[in-house]
Amino acid sequence: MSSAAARHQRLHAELRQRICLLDYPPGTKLSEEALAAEFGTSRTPLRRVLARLEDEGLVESRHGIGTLVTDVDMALMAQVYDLRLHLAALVGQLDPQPVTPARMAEIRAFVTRGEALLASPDPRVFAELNSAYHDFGLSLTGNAPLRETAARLYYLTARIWLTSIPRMDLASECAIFLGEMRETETALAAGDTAAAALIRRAHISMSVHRMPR
Amino acid sequence: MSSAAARHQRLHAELRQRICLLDYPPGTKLSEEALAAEFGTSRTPLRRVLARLEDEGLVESRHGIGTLVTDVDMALMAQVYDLRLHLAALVGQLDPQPVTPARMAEIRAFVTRGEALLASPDPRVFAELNSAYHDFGLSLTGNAPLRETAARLYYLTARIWLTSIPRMDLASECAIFLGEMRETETALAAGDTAAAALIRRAHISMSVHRMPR
DNA sequence: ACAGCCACAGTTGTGCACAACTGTCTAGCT
DNA sequence: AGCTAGACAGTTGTGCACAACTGTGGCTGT
Repeated sequence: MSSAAARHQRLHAELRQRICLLDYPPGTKLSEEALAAEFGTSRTPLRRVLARLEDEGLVESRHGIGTLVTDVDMALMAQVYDLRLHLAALVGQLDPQPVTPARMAEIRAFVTRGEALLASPDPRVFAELNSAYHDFGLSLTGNAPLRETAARLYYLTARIWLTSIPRMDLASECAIFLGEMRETETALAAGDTAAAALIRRAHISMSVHRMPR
Repeated sequence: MSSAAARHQRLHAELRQRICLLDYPPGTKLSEEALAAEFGTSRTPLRRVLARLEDEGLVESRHGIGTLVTDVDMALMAQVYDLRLHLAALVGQLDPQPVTPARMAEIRAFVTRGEALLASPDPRVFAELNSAYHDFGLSLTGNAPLRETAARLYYLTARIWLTSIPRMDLASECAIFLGEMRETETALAAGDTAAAALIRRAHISMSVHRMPR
């Protein structure tokens, strides 16, 4: 990959993570000049990144005002969740990937990280692990457009959990999360990728229902 | 909407249509300078449009070479079709919209246009009608992310039909298309939005199977 | 005291000049 | 004749200066 495209990917992933981990809470004004200075470029390449984030619905640029992190529209997010549920199930239907030893090692590593999280619960560590685990779940399908679409929608809803957790039971959520990973490990050990996808769908659904109103 | 954002939308839709109608066949080199001159702007706003088209997978910019219209990767397109089938069915499941008199007038207008197409078949007119009809089909769901996702994927595959039609029977395709619209009119007249979505899904599937190999 | 207007600081949007890069063609050497 | 190196034309990428726009705060007139 060319260095320009590589830097674009890097900055995009970095800013997206900052937004989704609430380092930049909704309403934050992102200064093009400050970010350009931080990353050692001029405004031009940085604006390319912000434009992509705007297309993805994570920020909104207003002439004369600034580039603001979008706030979480719960009516829209409910629609995104509805769609994500079906896409999660599709992971097990569209070109499900065979369970390889490498993949088993991955899921076991996730279980280990989940156990560590349960031992010392932390919202940010939870969110980071959840993001990595979601990406792992998508790797179970060989359908690239499905992966990209599901990822895009995931990042739209990723902030909701972090904003809700203060009104939820963190330790309980960690235990449930670890339980999901262990169930998935069992399904994958049986070579049943579709079952793993359905477990994911079920837990997304239950997670939504547990959220405070 | 601000005039800058409005122009961005306009140019994006225009270039996307040119690509999907094969005015710019795969491999065409899009000159930033020439396009900027045509639309009466400088390269800067135009590059914003090309960047979005690149994110959507319709063009590819290469430093020192040019911005090329992507060629149609059939392996990837097969995956897109798989996903589109399921999304088409979801239109009838996620927030299906009630059938209003205005919507009935719309579908009747489409049937009329379909009859005119059958009377004098033309690939380009077919493609344009198909695009408008696809957009109408998406309006049957109130789920905005589903609409955007399905539209995005549609434009990825839109070029395939136009490249295949020389090896297919145009008159037959027009008749089948008109038949689909009439079936949909019947379903909507019965107030059955979900049935209309399933008809769409069935015809997308059959269209894929009719394509020459 | 209050309302309205104006100047100003701060931000994104635009245009332009130049840097970086690629493929081609030509001149020169072997 | 063939091959290599270098100049060159053409394209996208970057940086910078300025235009366009917005909100605010203060000033002025009533």
